[in-house]
Amino acid sequence: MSQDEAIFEPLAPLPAYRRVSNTIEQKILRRGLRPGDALPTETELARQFAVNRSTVREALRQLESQGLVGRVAGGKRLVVTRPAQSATASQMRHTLALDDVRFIELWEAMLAIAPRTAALSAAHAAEADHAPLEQAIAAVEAARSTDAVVSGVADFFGRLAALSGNRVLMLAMEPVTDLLTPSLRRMIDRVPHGRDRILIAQRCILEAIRQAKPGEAEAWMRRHVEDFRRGYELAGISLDTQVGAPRNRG
Amino acid sequence: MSQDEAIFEPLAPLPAYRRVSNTIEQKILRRGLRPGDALPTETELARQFAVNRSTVREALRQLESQGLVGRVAGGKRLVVTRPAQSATASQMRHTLALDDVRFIELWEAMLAIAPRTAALSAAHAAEADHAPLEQAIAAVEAARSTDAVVSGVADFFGRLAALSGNRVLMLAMEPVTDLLTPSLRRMIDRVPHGRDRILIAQRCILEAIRQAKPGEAEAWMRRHVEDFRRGYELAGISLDTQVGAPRNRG
DNA sequence: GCTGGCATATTGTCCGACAATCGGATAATC
DNA sequence: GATTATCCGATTGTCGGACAATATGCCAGC
Repeated sequence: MSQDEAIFEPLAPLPAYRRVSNTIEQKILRRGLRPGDALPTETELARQFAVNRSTVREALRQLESQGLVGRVAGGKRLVVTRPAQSATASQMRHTLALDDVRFIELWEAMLAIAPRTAALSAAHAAEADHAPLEQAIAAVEAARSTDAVVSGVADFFGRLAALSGNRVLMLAMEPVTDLLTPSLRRMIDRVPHGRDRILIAQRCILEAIRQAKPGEAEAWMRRHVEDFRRGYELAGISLDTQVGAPRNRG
Repeated sequence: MSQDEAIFEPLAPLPAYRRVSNTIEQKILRRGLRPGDALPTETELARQFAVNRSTVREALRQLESQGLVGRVAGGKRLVVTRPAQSATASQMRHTLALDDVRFIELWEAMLAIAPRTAALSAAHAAEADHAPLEQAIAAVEAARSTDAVVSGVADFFGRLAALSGNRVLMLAMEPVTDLLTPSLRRMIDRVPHGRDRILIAQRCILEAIRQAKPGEAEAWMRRHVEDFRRGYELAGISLDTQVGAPRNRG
């Protein structure tokens, strides 16, 4: 074991497209290029880096899928963008899904994150806008299909995270709620009063937030999340269920 | 507002490279291609999709930076890989850094995640291996430079997350500890007994985990995280500090 | 000032080419 | 027999050039 250890790093001259993308990436991360700035044209980049345009394009594709550059709706030129939370969250989803993450892991994470998020939202209650939360609850109330309920619930968590003003929790929450979606769907379909219980919890949480009572919001959210697990068990589904099932979206 | 609402989606035929990458991505996510499988050659892909090899290459670059494909060390052929946690965590770091996330947000996230992680680790204490944690603590103890202390502390959190067996928390923890690193460094440099307090907390947490006492582990970890914040305040640094400072690494 | 039309620049995609090198097979050496 | 050296085809990385479609910018016209 001690002899097999790698002594030398595998000296690997990165391919040009990777050096180009790294260089641009660094420029962006160090704020040399700011979100909104337009990148030079491909031809110009090729000239500056002294590589072929094809090489530049491969580098740009990398940055593109990292969300560091993108194009304004229907635009042609690439501009620097801050990686959309959604893009990063989507990548987190892929990682977790391909790792065959189990329901219980997601639920544990939810239990760790959501209550604090609710507490923070309540703490910011003064200057915050509760309308989004109300809308989400209303959507769940009015939903006529299971899918509508489910997406409403996911929305509730998302908006709550947004309300908390904490972008770390927001980012962490998104893939978790998203991956829990299929489980939630099955649960609601199988547990008769599932939706009602969810609605009650949501209203209580909202009320606690409105009254700026972080402790209560946290407690209600904890109960809410625990209730979700109970519903899942009621629906007779194992906690070890792998949630990485292929999703519909691309 | 009601009239300005978008009625039609901007019908946007995706560029071919995007369609190709989406197609392959779906194939991977639906387990049609499994980690370890080698992709067809670029020429073959070009033939199957009926597009040019350049187009295929652009698509592959996208998948590559998503971590869905990669190459075995020093290899030439691309193989399907599960996105490394580290790659995804790195992207999360970029997102958060470019969003100018503040210290307090990271700390809040840490406070939400770390205690649960510690509790879970304690719950798994029976079948688990504590050696990594001990090593991390030993590293902090033996550290001669601030950098060594800092990386030891980050390591402790990482190994704890691994011990918890929860990959969601593991994934969420990594970018948080990483972004907190510079703050931690400053704190240790300025607060005399910073390191000692950290060591005490770490030992208590480890002991609680060894004795399989989730509640104690959680409580100690909470104190530990709160202590970190106190240290930060002692060091006279604002909680609104933006931690997205450009890092050295590329 | 806004609209429409035109010239130009830029992107998306294709084709063909070639050097470097990886993978694998085969031969040579200890 | 196992390791090393040699060789060849396949594959990737990179290049150059080309062209259609269209976004962008400019200018005239109302």
